[in-house]
Amino acid sequence: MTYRAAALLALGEPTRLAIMERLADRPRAVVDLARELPVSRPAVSQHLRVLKDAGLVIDEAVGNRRIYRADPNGLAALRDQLDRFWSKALEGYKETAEQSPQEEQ
Amino acid sequence: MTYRAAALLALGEPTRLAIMERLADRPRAVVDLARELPVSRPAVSQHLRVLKDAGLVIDEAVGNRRIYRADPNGLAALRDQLDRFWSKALEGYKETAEQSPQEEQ
DNA sequence: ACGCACGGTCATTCTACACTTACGGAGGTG
DNA sequence: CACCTCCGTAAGTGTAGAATGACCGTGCGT
Repeated sequence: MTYRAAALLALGEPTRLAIMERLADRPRAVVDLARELPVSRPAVSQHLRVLKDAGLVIDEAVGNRRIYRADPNGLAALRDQLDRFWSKALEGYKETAEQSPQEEQ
Repeated sequence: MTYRAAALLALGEPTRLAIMERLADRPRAVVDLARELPVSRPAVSQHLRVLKDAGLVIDEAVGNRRIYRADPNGLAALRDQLDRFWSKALEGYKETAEQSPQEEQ
Protein backbone atom coordinates (compact mmCIF):
# COMPACT_ATOMS: atom_id res chain seq x y z
CA MET A 1 0.00 0.00 0.00
CA THR A 2 2.98 2.20 -0.47
CA TYR A 3 1.65 3.74 -3.68
CA ARG A 4 -1.60 4.57 -5.42
CA ALA A 5 -3.86 1.81 -4.29
CA ALA A 6 -6.99 3.88 -4.62
CA ALA A 7 -7.56 2.95 -8.26
CA LEU A 8 -7.25 -0.75 -7.62
CA LEU A 9 -9.47 -0.57 -4.58
CA ALA A 10 -12.01 1.51 -6.47
CA LEU A 11 -12.26 -1.09 -9.21
CA GLY A 12 -12.72 -3.83 -6.67
CA GLU A 13 -16.44 -3.39 -6.58
CA PRO A 14 -18.75 -4.98 -9.14
CA THR A 15 -20.92 -1.96 -9.79
CA ARG A 16 -17.96 0.38 -10.12
CA LEU A 17 -16.26 -2.05 -12.46
CA ALA A 18 -19.42 -2.18 -14.53
CA ILE A 19 -19.49 1.60 -14.65
CA MET A 20 -15.87 1.72 -15.80
CA GLU A 21 -16.60 -0.81 -18.51
CA ARG A 22 -19.34 1.39 -19.89
CA LEU A 23 -17.26 4.53 -19.66
CA ALA A 24 -14.34 2.81 -21.36
CA ASP A 25 -16.70 2.14 -24.23
CA ARG A 26 -17.97 5.68 -24.52
CA PRO A 27 -18.70 8.68 -22.30
CA ARG A 28 -22.08 8.79 -20.65
CA ALA A 29 -24.22 10.91 -18.44
CA VAL A 30 -25.13 9.77 -14.96
CA VAL A 31 -28.71 9.06 -15.82
CA ASP A 32 -27.63 6.89 -18.75
CA LEU A 33 -25.44 4.79 -16.51
CA ALA A 34 -28.22 4.44 -13.98
CA ARG A 35 -30.58 3.27 -16.69
CA GLU A 36 -28.18 0.55 -17.77
CA LEU A 37 -27.35 -0.66 -14.30
CA PRO A 38 -29.51 -2.35 -11.67
CA VAL A 39 -28.92 0.42 -9.14
CA SER A 40 -30.44 3.80 -8.49
CA ARG A 41 -29.06 7.07 -9.79
CA PRO A 42 -27.71 8.24 -6.43
CA ALA A 43 -25.78 5.01 -6.14
CA VAL A 44 -24.20 5.67 -9.52
CA SER A 45 -23.40 9.19 -8.43
CA GLN A 46 -21.62 7.99 -5.33
CA HIS A 47 -19.66 5.40 -7.27
CA LEU A 48 -18.64 8.04 -9.76
CA ARG A 49 -17.32 10.14 -6.93
CA VAL A 50 -15.12 7.29 -5.75
CA LEU A 51 -13.90 6.68 -9.28
CA LYS A 52 -13.17 10.35 -9.71
CA ASP A 53 -11.24 10.52 -6.46
CA ALA A 54 -9.25 7.55 -7.66
CA GLY A 55 -8.39 9.40 -10.86
CA LEU A 56 -10.17 6.91 -13.07
CA VAL A 57 -12.82 9.18 -14.56
CA ILE A 58 -13.12 12.79 -15.55
CA ASP A 59 -16.35 14.72 -15.81
CA GLU A 60 -17.53 17.67 -17.78
CA ALA A 61 -20.67 19.72 -17.46
CA VAL A 62 -22.61 19.83 -20.70
CA GLY A 63 -25.71 21.89 -20.36
CA ASN A 64 -28.04 20.11 -18.08
CA ARG A 65 -26.03 16.93 -17.95
CA ARG A 66 -22.67 15.90 -16.63
CA ILE A 67 -20.69 13.71 -18.95
CA TYR A 68 -18.32 11.19 -17.40
CA ARG A 69 -15.56 9.51 -19.32
CA ALA A 70 -12.72 7.17 -18.47
CA ASP A 71 -9.51 9.01 -17.69
CA PRO A 72 -6.70 7.58 -19.86
CA ASN A 73 -4.10 8.94 -17.46
CA GLY A 74 -5.57 7.15 -14.49
CA LEU A 75 -5.87 3.92 -16.43
CA ALA A 76 -2.29 4.25 -17.65
CA ALA A 77 -1.08 4.80 -14.10
CA LEU A 78 -2.94 1.73 -12.98
CA ARG A 79 -1.46 -0.26 -15.81
CA ASP A 80 2.06 0.83 -14.97
CA GLN A 81 1.49 -0.02 -11.36
CA LEU A 82 0.34 -3.48 -12.31
CA ASP A 83 3.32 -3.77 -14.63
CA ARG A 84 5.69 -3.24 -11.74
CA PHE A 85 3.74 -5.79 -9.79
CA TRP A 86 4.00 -8.24 -12.57
CA SER A 87 7.67 -7.79 -13.41
CA LYS A 88 8.61 -8.11 -9.79
CA ALA A 89 6.62 -11.30 -9.49
CA LEU A 90 8.36 -12.61 -12.57
CA GLU A 91 11.77 -11.85 -11.07
CA GLY A 92 10.87 -13.71 -7.94
CA TYR A 93 9.54 -16.56 -9.98
CA LYS A 94 12.67 -16.92 -12.07
CA GLU A 95 14.75 -16.66 -8.96
CA THR A 96 13.13 -19.59 -7.26
CA ALA A 97 12.89 -21.49 -10.53
CA GLU A 98 16.63 -21.29 -11.03
CA GLN A 99 17.68 -21.96 -7.48
CA SER A 100 15.27 -24.78 -6.78
CA PRO A 101 16.15 -27.42 -9.39
CA GLN A 102 13.88 -30.44 -9.39
CA GLU A 103 10.97 -31.06 -7.16
CA GLU A 104 7.59 -30.78 -8.88
CA GLN A 105 4.77 -32.55 -7.06
CA MET B 1 -18.33 -8.19 -16.13
CA THR B 2 -18.15 -10.15 -19.31
CA TYR B 3 -14.68 -11.51 -18.59
CA ARG B 4 -12.41 -12.40 -15.72
CA ALA B 5 -13.42 -9.90 -13.12
CA ALA B 6 -12.43 -12.15 -10.25
CA ALA B 7 -8.83 -10.97 -10.20
CA LEU B 8 -9.73 -7.32 -10.11
CA LEU B 9 -12.34 -7.85 -7.46
CA ALA B 10 -9.94 -9.95 -5.41
CA LEU B 11 -7.36 -7.17 -5.43
CA GLY B 12 -9.95 -4.66 -4.34
CA GLU B 13 -9.39 -5.36 -0.69
CA PRO B 14 -6.57 -3.74 1.26
CA THR B 15 -5.41 -6.84 3.08
CA ARG B 16 -5.43 -8.96 -0.05
CA LEU B 17 -3.56 -6.27 -1.92
CA ALA B 18 -0.99 -6.20 0.87
CA ILE B 19 -0.66 -9.96 0.62
CA MET B 20 -0.13 -9.76 -3.12
CA GLU B 21 2.52 -7.10 -2.66
CA ARG B 22 4.45 -9.36 -0.34
CA LEU B 23 4.07 -12.37 -2.58
CA ALA B 24 5.18 -10.36 -5.59
CA ASP B 25 8.35 -9.66 -3.69
CA ARG B 26 9.03 -13.24 -2.73
CA PRO B 27 7.13 -16.43 -1.91
CA ARG B 28 6.08 -16.89 1.66
CA ALA B 29 4.39 -19.32 3.99
CA VAL B 30 1.03 -18.47 5.50
CA VAL B 31 2.45 -17.95 8.94
CA ASP B 32 5.02 -15.51 7.59
CA LEU B 33 2.35 -13.40 5.95
CA ALA B 34 0.30 -13.42 9.12
CA ARG B 35 3.30 -12.24 11.10
CA GLU B 36 3.79 -9.27 8.77
CA LEU B 37 0.17 -8.26 8.63
CA PRO B 38 -2.18 -6.93 11.29
CA VAL B 39 -4.61 -9.82 10.90
CA SER B 40 -4.80 -13.32 12.23
CA ARG B 41 -3.50 -16.37 10.40
CA PRO B 42 -6.95 -17.74 9.50
CA ALA B 43 -7.79 -14.38 7.93
CA VAL B 44 -4.68 -14.67 5.78
CA SER B 45 -5.67 -18.20 4.89
CA GLN B 46 -9.10 -17.08 3.74
CA HIS B 47 -7.67 -14.27 1.68
CA LEU B 48 -5.24 -16.66 0.06
CA ARG B 49 -8.13 -18.86 -0.92
CA VAL B 50 -9.80 -15.96 -2.69
CA LEU B 51 -6.57 -15.00 -4.42
CA LYS B 52 -6.05 -18.59 -5.48
CA ASP B 53 -9.57 -18.86 -6.88
CA ALA B 54 -8.86 -15.67 -8.81
CA GLY B 55 -5.74 -17.26 -10.30
CA LEU B 56 -3.43 -14.74 -8.70
CA VAL B 57 -1.41 -17.06 -6.52
CA ILE B 58 -0.19 -20.62 -6.64
CA ASP B 59 0.69 -22.73 -3.67
CA GLU B 60 2.97 -25.62 -3.03
CA ALA B 61 3.26 -27.88 -0.04
CA VAL B 62 6.77 -27.94 1.36
CA GLY B 63 7.02 -30.22 4.32
CA ASN B 64 5.09 -28.73 7.14
CA ARG B 65 4.46 -25.47 5.38
CA ARG B 66 2.56 -24.28 2.37
CA ILE B 67 4.42 -21.82 0.21
CA TYR B 68 2.38 -19.26 -1.68
CA ARG B 69 3.71 -17.25 -4.58
CA ALA B 70 2.32 -14.79 -7.06
CA ASP B 71 1.13 -16.46 -10.26
CA PRO B 72 2.75 -14.70 -13.24
CA ASN B 73 0.06 -16.06 -15.54
CA GLY B 74 -2.73 -14.61 -13.49
CA LEU B 75 -1.01 -11.26 -13.25
CA ALA B 76 -0.30 -11.26 -16.97
CA ALA B 77 -3.93 -12.02 -17.71
CA LEU B 78 -5.00 -9.17 -15.50
CA ARG B 79 -2.53 -6.86 -17.19
CA ASP B 80 -3.77 -7.80 -20.64
CA GLN B 81 -7.32 -7.32 -19.52
CA LEU B 82 -6.51 -3.87 -18.25
CA ASP B 83 -4.69 -3.16 -21.49
CA ARG B 84 -7.84 -3.78 -23.48
CA PHE B 85 -9.70 -1.57 -21.06
CA TRP B 86 -7.17 1.13 -21.52
CA SER B 87 -6.87 1.02 -25.28
CA LYS B 88 -10.61 1.17 -25.68
CA ALA B 89 -10.82 4.16 -23.40
CA LEU B 90 -8.11 5.82 -25.44
CA GLU B 91 -10.02 5.21 -28.63
CA GLY B 92 -13.09 6.79 -27.20
CA TYR B 93 -11.05 9.67 -25.94
CA LYS B 94 -9.44 10.39 -29.30
CA GLU B 95 -12.79 10.06 -30.94
CA THR B 96 -14.41 12.76 -28.90
CA ALA B 97 -11.24 14.84 -28.91
CA GLU B 98 -11.13 14.94 -32.68
CA GLN B 99 -14.76 15.74 -33.24
CA SER B 100 -15.56 17.90 -30.32
CA PRO B 101 -18.91 19.14 -31.61
CA GLN B 102 -21.99 17.89 -29.90
CA GLU B 103 -22.97 14.32 -30.47
CA GLU B 104 -26.21 12.55 -29.86
CA GLN B 105 -26.73 8.97 -28.86
C1' DA C 1 -43.05 32.26 -15.49
C1' DC C 2 -43.76 27.41 -15.03
C1' DG C 3 -42.64 22.58 -15.34
C1' DC C 4 -39.31 19.11 -16.02
C1' DA C 5 -35.11 16.39 -16.39
C1' DC C 6 -30.52 16.01 -14.46
C1' DG C 7 -27.50 15.32 -10.69
C1' DG C 8 -25.14 15.99 -6.06
C1' DT C 9 -25.65 15.20 -1.09
C1' DC C 10 -27.61 13.77 3.21
C1' DA C 11 -29.64 10.34 6.48
C1' DT C 12 -30.86 5.84 6.98
C1' DT C 13 -31.15 0.95 6.32
C1' DC C 14 -29.27 -3.37 5.43
C1' DT C 15 -26.36 -6.77 3.71
C1' DA C 16 -21.90 -8.70 2.31
C1' DC C 17 -17.78 -10.01 4.08
C1' DA C 18 -13.54 -9.32 6.80
C1' DC C 19 -12.16 -11.00 11.10
C1' DT C 20 -11.82 -13.83 15.22
C1' DT C 21 -11.90 -17.95 18.11
C1' DA C 22 -11.98 -22.83 18.29
C1' DC C 23 -11.17 -27.08 16.34
C1' DG C 24 -8.87 -31.02 13.84
C1' DG C 25 -5.59 -32.99 10.67
C1' DA C 26 -0.96 -33.43 8.77
C1' DG C 27 3.99 -33.19 9.01
C1' DG C 28 8.44 -32.63 11.52
C1' DT C 29 11.60 -33.48 15.46
C1' DG C 30 13.03 -35.31 19.81
C1' DC D 1 5.68 -42.22 21.22
C1' DA D 2 4.77 -37.21 22.74
C1' DC D 3 4.85 -32.59 21.45
C1' DC D 4 5.31 -28.95 18.56
C1' DT D 5 4.33 -25.98 14.40
C1' DC D 6 1.77 -25.17 10.32
C1' DC D 7 -2.55 -24.74 8.05
C1' DG D 8 -7.42 -25.18 6.51
C1' DT D 9 -12.24 -24.86 7.84
C1' DA D 10 -16.44 -23.95 10.45
C1' DA D 11 -19.26 -20.95 13.23
C1' DG D 12 -20.30 -16.54 14.86
C1' DT D 13 -19.77 -11.51 15.32
C1' DG D 14 -19.15 -6.71 13.90
C1' DT D 15 -18.68 -3.33 10.76
C1' DA D 16 -17.69 -0.94 6.43
C1' DG D 17 -20.00 0.57 2.71
C1' DA D 18 -23.44 -0.23 -0.99
C1' DA D 19 -28.00 1.04 -1.84
C1' DT D 20 -32.26 3.67 -1.22
C1' DG D 21 -35.48 7.63 -0.70
C1' DA D 22 -35.86 12.48 0.15
C1' DC D 23 -34.42 17.06 -0.57
C1' DC D 24 -32.50 20.92 -3.11
C1' DG D 25 -30.13 23.54 -6.76
C1' DT D 26 -29.44 24.13 -11.68
C1' DG D 27 -30.16 24.36 -16.67
C1' DC D 28 -33.30 23.95 -20.52
C1' DG D 29 -37.69 24.21 -23.12
C1' DT D 30 -42.35 25.95 -23.66
